[in-house]
Amino acid sequence: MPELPEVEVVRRGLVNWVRGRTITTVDVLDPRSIRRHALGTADFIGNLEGATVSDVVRRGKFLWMPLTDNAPRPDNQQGGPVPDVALMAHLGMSGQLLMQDSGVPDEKHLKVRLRLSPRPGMPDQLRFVDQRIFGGLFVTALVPTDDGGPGGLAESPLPLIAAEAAHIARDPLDPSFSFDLFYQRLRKRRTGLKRALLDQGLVSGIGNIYADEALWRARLHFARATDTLRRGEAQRVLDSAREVMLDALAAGGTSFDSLYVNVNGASGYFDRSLNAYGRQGEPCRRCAEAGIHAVIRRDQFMNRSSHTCPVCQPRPRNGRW
DNA sequence: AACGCGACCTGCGAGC
DNA sequence: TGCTCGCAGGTCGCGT
Repeated sequence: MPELPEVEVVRRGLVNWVRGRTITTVDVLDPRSIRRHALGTADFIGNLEGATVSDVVRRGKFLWMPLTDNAPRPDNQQGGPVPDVALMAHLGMSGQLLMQDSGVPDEKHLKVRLRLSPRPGMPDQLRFVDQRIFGGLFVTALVPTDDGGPGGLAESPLPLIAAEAAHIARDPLDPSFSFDLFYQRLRKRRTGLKRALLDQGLVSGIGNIYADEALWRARLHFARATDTLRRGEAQRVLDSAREVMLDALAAGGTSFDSLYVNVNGASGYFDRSLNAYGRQGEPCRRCAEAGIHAVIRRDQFMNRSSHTCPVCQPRPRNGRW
């Protein structure tokens, strides 16, 4: 389940394989994977073929590749072509972006294949594989942003952002993330803390797993009302989210040089380091260290599950779900 | 305006 | 054995 660290692992892996290469041909094997491209398959392909990938950029869980048209533009003869569209990718639940040699058989859930201009020692296909089709690809405009560019760890940040990512807030790993802005907006909400953490418009990159882990680390309950949250508590949960994601990023970072830009989600991190998510019925490690027997519980919440320790994350009296 | 829920998907495991 | 059902989850669109 790719959340921010997994998407960043993909971005770092991908950029070295695709930057500067031209898309020669495109196969759309399942149009459902490009359903967010409103103008249809032919338009999608027409936008990509002949375009050159200039970078791989991320904000939150959105990933995009700014594209330059190889035809020279009269209005921009000095500085080289400036990208005004991008190939956008969201991995959803199960999406993968894989670099493959052309001889490798199609994956079972291969949805879109991009053939790239050949480069010695590099695979010449970028494949989008997705089992559950929550993710997808589409071409979108790059638009000016009023908050200083994508910021989210681009190799060469442009003052432009993919249109569909413009409503997404900066993520906790973004050097330009503003805690003051986050806290100010959080206090105006009248909802529960976890719901707010999952709202990509408030802070991006956090999904169900890291939300549970961040809340556990911060000793806060998911139903805590956002408009009662003290500054120190908000700081604690944000710092916790950042720590958890940096740990996961470090774990995934060991495979950056792999040919496979892997993103099964797992990245080796989940087996070892989860303290709350998926641990229902098992003892809370922090309480156990203090000699207290407490068992992680699982609650239904927002049509998914939330994992908490009833002892060190007590339910608030006037909580909001 | 802000909030909250249903729809979108497939594979897998549990239960009968 | 083979069926059904529940569950996993991110994002969008719509209703309130």
